[in-house]
Amino acid sequence: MAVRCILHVDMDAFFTSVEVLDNPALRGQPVLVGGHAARGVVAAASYEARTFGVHSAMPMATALRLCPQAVVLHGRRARYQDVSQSIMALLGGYSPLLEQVSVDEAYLDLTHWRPAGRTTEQLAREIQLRISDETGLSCSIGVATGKAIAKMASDLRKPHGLVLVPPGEEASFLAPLPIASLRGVGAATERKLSAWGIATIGDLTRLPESLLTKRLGVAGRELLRLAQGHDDSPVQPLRPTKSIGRETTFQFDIQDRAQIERTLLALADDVSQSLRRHALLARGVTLKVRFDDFTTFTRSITLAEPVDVTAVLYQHALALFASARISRPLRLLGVTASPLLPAGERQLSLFADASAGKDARLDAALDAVHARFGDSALQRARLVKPSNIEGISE
DNA sequence: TCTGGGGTCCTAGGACCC
DNA sequence: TCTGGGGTCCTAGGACCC
Repeated sequence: MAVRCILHVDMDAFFTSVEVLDNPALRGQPVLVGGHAARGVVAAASYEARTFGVHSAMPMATALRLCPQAVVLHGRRARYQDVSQSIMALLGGYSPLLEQVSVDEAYLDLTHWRPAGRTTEQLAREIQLRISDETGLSCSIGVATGKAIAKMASDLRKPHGLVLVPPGEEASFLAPLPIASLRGVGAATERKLSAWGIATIGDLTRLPESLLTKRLGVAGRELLRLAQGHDDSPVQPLRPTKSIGRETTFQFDIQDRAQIERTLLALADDVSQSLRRHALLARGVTLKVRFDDFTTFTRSITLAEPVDVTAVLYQHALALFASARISRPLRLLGVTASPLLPAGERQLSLFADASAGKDARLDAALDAVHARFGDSALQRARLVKPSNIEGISE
């Protein structure tokens, strides 16, 4: 079997870099993209902001304490998506084995797609140069025989880094790195491992497998294999969507029944629209609730008939909420559809229900208006807040 | 410091069927 | 009347990733 050649391409501070690109006055300044100062977190921080100790996933309030002069932007999803598409199109020119893992990150399998007479390093440099020329953005690239190690390599010399791990040198490359940088080791596992005196990936390889599987289960064996340099999960260009969900954290905890219902309808509507856009049906609905002390629970139900109808998803979300008998203020509400199946497999009996047919026709009409005139052109009356009707000032 | 929103995967118990 | 063992589905929760 050929030695695998996997690239991990990771855009540097993607969201903030796009913002600087579109507004050069921001260049050189600490820029944050993220949520509201009260309850939001940092989605991306420019390298200038990072020198103050700010990093992504940090609460925005903490970030602003560390770096009060930061420019805070709330992000433009659609714009990032556009830029992402042109980058992915460029990468797709190098190999059909392209796996996009997020808006700013992808794996490229060049094992059987490397032009003769060119080294992997030359190709990686060319990719960096072309992305920079065509989008004005920089990226870091890691190259290894597997995805996880390529990813760890790309993280090592950001921004604009290129790190190649030669075949056979995986274990020695990994050994000195901190255990938390091993893919699959999150906060919980790091706590356990450091309690056992494990600080680096090399330390982990000195533990007997039986001990790791006993304490961490299958995950322990996988971590050990990866730490030893075995990394063979395939690059998968087409991965079917398993779930579609929407959730929202309230600025202030809420308890008002009408507001809860309006929120559930809006979430169910968003999820349903996404299902219809992707020609998918939900076989189940999950409600997610979080309280002010951050305790979180979910309630889910499997549906007799798979659906993509807003009114049906909403009714199930509402019923799940009622079944939970909640009497405390809420911090968060979420609605998720899963598992999913292609709409082509819809059962004919769905149309037996006259009211479901009517709801589906309403959805179709709204979808058509949204497609032509944008999402704000027409809204369900129940989603329009009284304040939006009275105060046209906005 | 006080924790977003989009996901994936795994585990474990109980129900149910054979 | 009391009992096994395997398989699958459903539900809830947790860890992890970006």
